[in-house]
Amino acid sequence: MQNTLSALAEPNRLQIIELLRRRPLAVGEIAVRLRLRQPQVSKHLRVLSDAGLVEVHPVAQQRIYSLRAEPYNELDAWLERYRRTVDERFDRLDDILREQKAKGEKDHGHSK
Amino acid sequence: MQNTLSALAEPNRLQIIELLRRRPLAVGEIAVRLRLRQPQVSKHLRVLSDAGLVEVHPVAQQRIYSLRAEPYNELDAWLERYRRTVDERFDRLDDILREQKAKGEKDHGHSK
DNA sequence: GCGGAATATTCCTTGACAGGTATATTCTCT
DNA sequence: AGAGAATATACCTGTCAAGGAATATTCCGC
Repeated sequence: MQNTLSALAEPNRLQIIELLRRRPLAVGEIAVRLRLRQPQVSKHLRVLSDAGLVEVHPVAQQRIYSLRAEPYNELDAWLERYRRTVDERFDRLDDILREQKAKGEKDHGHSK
Repeated sequence: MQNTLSALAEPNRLQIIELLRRRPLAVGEIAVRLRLRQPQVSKHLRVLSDAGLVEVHPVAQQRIYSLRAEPYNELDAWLERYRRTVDERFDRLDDILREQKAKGEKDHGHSK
């Protein structure tokens, strides 16, 4: 999860993912399309691969990279937890604020 | 999108988000619960705030931070695009690999 | 096995960013 | 106004990660 996020946080890596979303590609093609140098592409792919975001399929001297589904499901599950709570929190925000305000007054004795 | 991801990529910031998922909190409380120093918490909250992930509500000298829904919807929409394509790509992977292989043979003249 | 293509790895340098500490700011209460 | 709480900002420092260039590795066809 943490690895997934930090892997996607890098702009070029995110672009690589976007590219692979269209179709699997060899390293060289990625480099050309994104105007990156081959070594950096290989390094980024290494990170993405370690994070489980992509997988490799060797064809001759080429290595075809394609997306893996699992991490996206993971991310999806994580987001699911928010869809349920964010709205709820928002509704309760006023309560929380009032609560905080009340606590403050109590702590200061309210000087009766 | 990019900002959202890099904001979440930092471990402590992700923890802050997880904390706020349970309920809105003041800076000091976050610092105590995560065993972080107040200045660093403020800095992280700044980043999260700039990314639109959280919002502030002043109460006296306190600032109550809570989650914002929008970025999660954004992330959700982004993910949606993958749910549709990843499986499809996986199905077509074999085709792609064959295609690449064929192209390679063609380029080399196949020596008839 | 040799030459060349495609890719990975290594080493170096540099910039961004997170933590630490001190200080500034803002608000409340008396 | 002054003191003190809660938070934000500034400055410094160290670390880590990304880019650049060279080199190592792997694979194919001959």
